[in-house]
Amino acid sequence: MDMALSQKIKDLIREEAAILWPEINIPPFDITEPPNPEFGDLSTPLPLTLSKMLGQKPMDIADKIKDKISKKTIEHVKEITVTSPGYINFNIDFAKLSKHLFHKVLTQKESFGTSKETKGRVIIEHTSVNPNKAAHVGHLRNACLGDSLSRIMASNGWTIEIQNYIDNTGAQVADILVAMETLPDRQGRKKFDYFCWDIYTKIQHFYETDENLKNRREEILHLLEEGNNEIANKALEITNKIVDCHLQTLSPFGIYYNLLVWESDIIKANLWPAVFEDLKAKKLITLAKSGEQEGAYVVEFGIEERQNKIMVKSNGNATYTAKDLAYQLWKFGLTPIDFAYYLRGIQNNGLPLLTTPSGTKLMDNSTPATRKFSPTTKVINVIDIRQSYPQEVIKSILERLGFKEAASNYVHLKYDVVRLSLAALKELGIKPEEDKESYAMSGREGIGVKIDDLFKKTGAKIKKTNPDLLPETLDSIVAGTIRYYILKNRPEKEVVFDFDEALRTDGNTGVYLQYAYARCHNILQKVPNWDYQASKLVAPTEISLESAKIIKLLEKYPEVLALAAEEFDPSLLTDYAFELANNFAKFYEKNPVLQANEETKNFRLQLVASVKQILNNTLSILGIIPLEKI
RNA sequence: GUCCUCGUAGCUUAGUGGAUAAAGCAACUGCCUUCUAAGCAGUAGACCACAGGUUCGAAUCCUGUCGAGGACGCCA
Repeated sequence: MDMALSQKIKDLIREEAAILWPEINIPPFDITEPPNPEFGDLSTPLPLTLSKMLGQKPMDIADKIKDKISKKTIEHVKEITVTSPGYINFNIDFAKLSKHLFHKVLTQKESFGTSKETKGRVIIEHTSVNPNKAAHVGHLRNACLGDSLSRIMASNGWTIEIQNYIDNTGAQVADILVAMETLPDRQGRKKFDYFCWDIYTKIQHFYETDENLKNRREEILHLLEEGNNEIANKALEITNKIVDCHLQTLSPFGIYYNLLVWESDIIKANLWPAVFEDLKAKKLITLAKSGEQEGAYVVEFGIEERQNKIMVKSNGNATYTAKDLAYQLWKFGLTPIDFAYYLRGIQNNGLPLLTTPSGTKLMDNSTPATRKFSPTTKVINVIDIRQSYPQEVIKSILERLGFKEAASNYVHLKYDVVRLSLAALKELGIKPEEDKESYAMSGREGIGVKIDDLFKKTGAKIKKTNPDLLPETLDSIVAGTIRYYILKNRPEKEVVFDFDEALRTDGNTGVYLQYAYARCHNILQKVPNWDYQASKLVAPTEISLESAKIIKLLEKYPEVLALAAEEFDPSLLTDYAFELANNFAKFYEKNPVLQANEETKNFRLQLVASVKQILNNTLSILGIIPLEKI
């Protein structure tokens, strides 16, 4: 496997430095692009770092390293220089590098940059929206992150299974049942999840004044946990309808799943009691005999009583954390129990969606299905940052149970929430109660930008400026614009949603990337007889600054993809995609392709074809559809 | 109260120990008889919240202060 140029340089320097100074450990260092192209194409400040460790002048160290590595041939490096105060710089032989690189990109196509190494199976859980109301942009952030991460992991050699957890037994579902019994049916022509959004909000106000309703909720909650009764069946019907709405909402964004796991099935399968026994046997859980937690089973975490985590309430019911722990153990195959699986349907991506039994309520004839099995080596849960503490609890219990492997491969992909700008709040017709810069969304209070509404709104705006777009193209642009807006933020950063910002279609946006791709396609399409195989691999002697920059970027792609998988961070790819598209736009202005002389034209066609390929690969992983014509 | 995350240009952000702090939006100036102007080029705009410290070198690491958000439920 031949590696990226910067990696090759890095390895060589490390090797030679270790020989030069065996008395020290060479610290980690970076190969970066210098701020000024005069200094070269790649560069490292390692001599500056080593200076203190060795007690020598940085320039002397740099010279010594340079002398050593100059004796070896580094493929595609033309010249090595040293500049003050102690940088080693590398000049790339672009003619040779481009020839090599274009060949690789244009023959490996989609698989360029992906890992050939097989890395086992990873289960990625994302979306997991409570099935009692319409999904909003906060949920969309979760789904986009999870979906793009799945594609990133798949590209890096992982076998993926995407699960969507349906919490269909909690109070939020009981609320809908109470609301349906209490409030007049005003669904009318509203989408079912929108209707539920409204009544869920409404019923909250009734609880404040009506004690009987509260009691009724408790009663229903109990019936839901019990299962096999009229109320539980009604709940299954409702939650299934809402899950369908959610799947429909996310489908235009290209977001799909392999398996739906329903909480009611986790309860029915007695997953928790099995884990409970294990915890008791290993003496990790104790019955609190006195104090505030009397009668509850707790796992001890701190010295104080309040730091203990309750797993089984004093009324005998398992807490959410307990059920979640059991679910996570099951993912790793560490429980003796498994579920029955059914085919819920074929998704718009052509792949089947499986479900545990509760997800079959709407189907006339449920088909039993087999879940493809291979041992799970990694579990990634996309959950917002507010759940960091309970997630740490689960990880810690995995470890204490003796599942060290599982614990270290248990990943909480945390992301901060989406809040609303003042303008967005006003646009929803809600008056702010206090003067703040941003406002939390709340399903209970009915405050939130619903995904379907955002999709429609974005579509209307784009159609206004471009009335002739094909409906399919329009949908792809809308989905791409929204996905990019969501994904470009670093996951741990809070997003303050604003309509003006989300609906933009110029500058650093999804359309910009799709536009760059379309321009590539447009050029190539005007030379119908050209294709890479037939072309001669000759690079011109003079390579423009714009071309050089693009070649460097193309070369970096595999590294970026691998880093995104390592950091679980799709935003690294949005940054990369924008930089590539941006540099292609600059190239486009100054480097005419079709009018150039034969040699240059051929070179530039290869470059354009390569950019098109890498844009295609990056966009696909980000879940944005590349468009040949806009 | 304890703990966690964040604070970079008017706005949204990138940069987490190295060279002149980098983009997009908004503002202003140019560029379509030449591969798609949803584009490009340019001007202006930041002593990186504040105060100390460590270092040859700090937006980046440490301490403190201020500001924003969050976690610490027999909720899910």
